[in-house]
Amino acid sequence: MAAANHLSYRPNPMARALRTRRVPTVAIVVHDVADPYFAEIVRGATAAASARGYLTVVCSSDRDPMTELRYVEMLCESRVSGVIFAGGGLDEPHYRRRMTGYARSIEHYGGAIVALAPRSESWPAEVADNRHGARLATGHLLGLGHRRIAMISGPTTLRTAHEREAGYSEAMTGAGCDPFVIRADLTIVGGTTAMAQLLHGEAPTAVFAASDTMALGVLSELMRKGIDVPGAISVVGFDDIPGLEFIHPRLTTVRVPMAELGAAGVERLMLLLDGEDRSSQTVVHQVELMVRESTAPPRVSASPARRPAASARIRRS
Amino acid sequence: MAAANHLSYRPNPMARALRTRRVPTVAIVVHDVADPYFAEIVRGATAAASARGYLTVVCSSDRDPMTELRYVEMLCESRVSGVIFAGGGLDEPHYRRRMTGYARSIEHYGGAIVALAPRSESWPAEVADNRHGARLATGHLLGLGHRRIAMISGPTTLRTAHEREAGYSEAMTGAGCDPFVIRADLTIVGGTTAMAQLLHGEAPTAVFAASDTMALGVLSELMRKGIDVPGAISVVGFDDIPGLEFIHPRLTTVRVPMAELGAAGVERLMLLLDGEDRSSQTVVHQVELMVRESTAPPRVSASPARRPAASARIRRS
DNA sequence: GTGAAAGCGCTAACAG
DNA sequence: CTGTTAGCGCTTTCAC
Repeated sequence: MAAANHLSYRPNPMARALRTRRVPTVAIVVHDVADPYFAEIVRGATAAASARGYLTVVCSSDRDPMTELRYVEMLCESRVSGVIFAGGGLDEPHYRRRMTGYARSIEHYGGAIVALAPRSESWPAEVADNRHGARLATGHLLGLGHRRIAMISGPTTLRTAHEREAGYSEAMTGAGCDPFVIRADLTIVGGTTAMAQLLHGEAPTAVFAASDTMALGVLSELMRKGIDVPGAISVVGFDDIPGLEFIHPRLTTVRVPMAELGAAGVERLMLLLDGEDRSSQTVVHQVELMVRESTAPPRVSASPARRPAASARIRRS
Repeated sequence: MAAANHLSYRPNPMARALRTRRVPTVAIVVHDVADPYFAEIVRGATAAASARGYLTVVCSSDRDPMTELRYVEMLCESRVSGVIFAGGGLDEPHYRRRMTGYARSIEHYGGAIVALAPRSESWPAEVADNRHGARLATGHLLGLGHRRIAMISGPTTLRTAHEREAGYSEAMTGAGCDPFVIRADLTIVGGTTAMAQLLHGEAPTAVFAASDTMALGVLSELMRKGIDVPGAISVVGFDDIPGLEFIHPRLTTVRVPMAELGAAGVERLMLLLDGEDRSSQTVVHQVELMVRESTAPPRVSASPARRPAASARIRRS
């Protein structure tokens, strides 16, 4: 021992990996590392992993399911200890078949899997309370007196989008309003085009975007058209990505603890690897409404007939 | 072979790694994955690496040199094929000593190192033409008629900041103007506080920020104070991070090919590993001025005495 | 309890 | 040029 210490001996991780059939590496697969939402999750995950002596491999599919599948195949072959899926999966037969195949093989060699978004595969998961968050956001708008609230949701194939839509619809119908949902991909451009589309018809007095990234696009489009936010239209986002305090108007949104989610994913993986957690249970992380400057009561002229009722509701609370 | 094919045999990467003393993994160490600049580089690098069958480990030091050093130690021990340093290093004895020690040990086991920013260590590098970019940005402002142009630079310990400062100073003195530099860390908050500081004295008519991230902070502070951009003050950034088209006013900046830099870093690593490149040469990637909406000629009232000279210069060119 | 030995799956070196 | 073998450095098992 003295000699080992003296020579500053370090076990060779490759030999150890060969023997134990497991490398001290976790992988995290995201839709796009350059999206602040995923970047933040990655930050949390890498920090937690390194604290445990694990390295983190990042795989950015750039929203292409085939790329994602190729990555997962590589991960399988290199026998990483665990893989964390930060984004949702596809509800598409071919994708699901291949994915469950890989998952089986990962499980087979003793690796673990954790999801950070609701997925059709029944994997252990650490997710944000999307439904409640959407209810909070919509409720906030409703409470302000809005009734024509449109939602810009994500692709139908994404369960996260489903959940957020469900929360929105619940709140809307609960208040006697008609839900109105249009869909876009979860990018800035998705947000701008969706907003442009919304503006073509009878414009809503408030817009709820399923992600901050899209809300940024919405804000940009509104700014470009010279429409005042929140004067003419209120906007709410989701996620609370970093840097939001610095854009104008400061975006009202629902805070998702992204870095915490990443870290929790790693912790969960460790538990799974130690065999201390054999459940495929989903643990839900709390979200919080962050009211900032992009929301205000609707203009009186916007829906004259309904104003009195709305005011009454506000006064009562 | 037929049998191997039939059984869909795959070589075991761990056994191979043990034997070849090298894992098919490259590492990229960044100051902050959640900073769009680094996120974009990571995107480029992971894509290029996966195309070659390599996985990419991401290490985010969160701007803490100690964390970075710890990561590099882990990387050494796990014998990754190569490590890419995306950000600059510290010019500090302790840091440099440890870093060169790790570098030596990486070289010793046959790994390669590439830098994506100018560093005091003489490693092979793929860098953007920072000096020229800064000259371009400053020249653009000068050409518009500005003379009181302040620069918000990065920490003195960062060579990238040095180079951008040098380009700025060159352009300024070349035009007979006095350079005026203040420093901040390369974050949004750094930008806001630096701008606030600038506003306390005799405000410049234009501000050149050493990074878009800081420029975002500058814009935010100006917006908050109700100062019109570019009407009262022009702002130029550096990097051209994604999403800039969607903030208002659209930021004039210098485009750095970030994803390309990341990919080039990986390619270079591969060359180094194949022994086809033993040079520690720096290859410079071209940058491009992106003129958008955050720059305009200075207000006539801003510097009345100097106006004629400035106009003369413009007319002449 | 301590100590020796087998073998993880590959590659490189060497013999035929 | 093809076929065989030693050994990378660890962990686990088994004998003492």
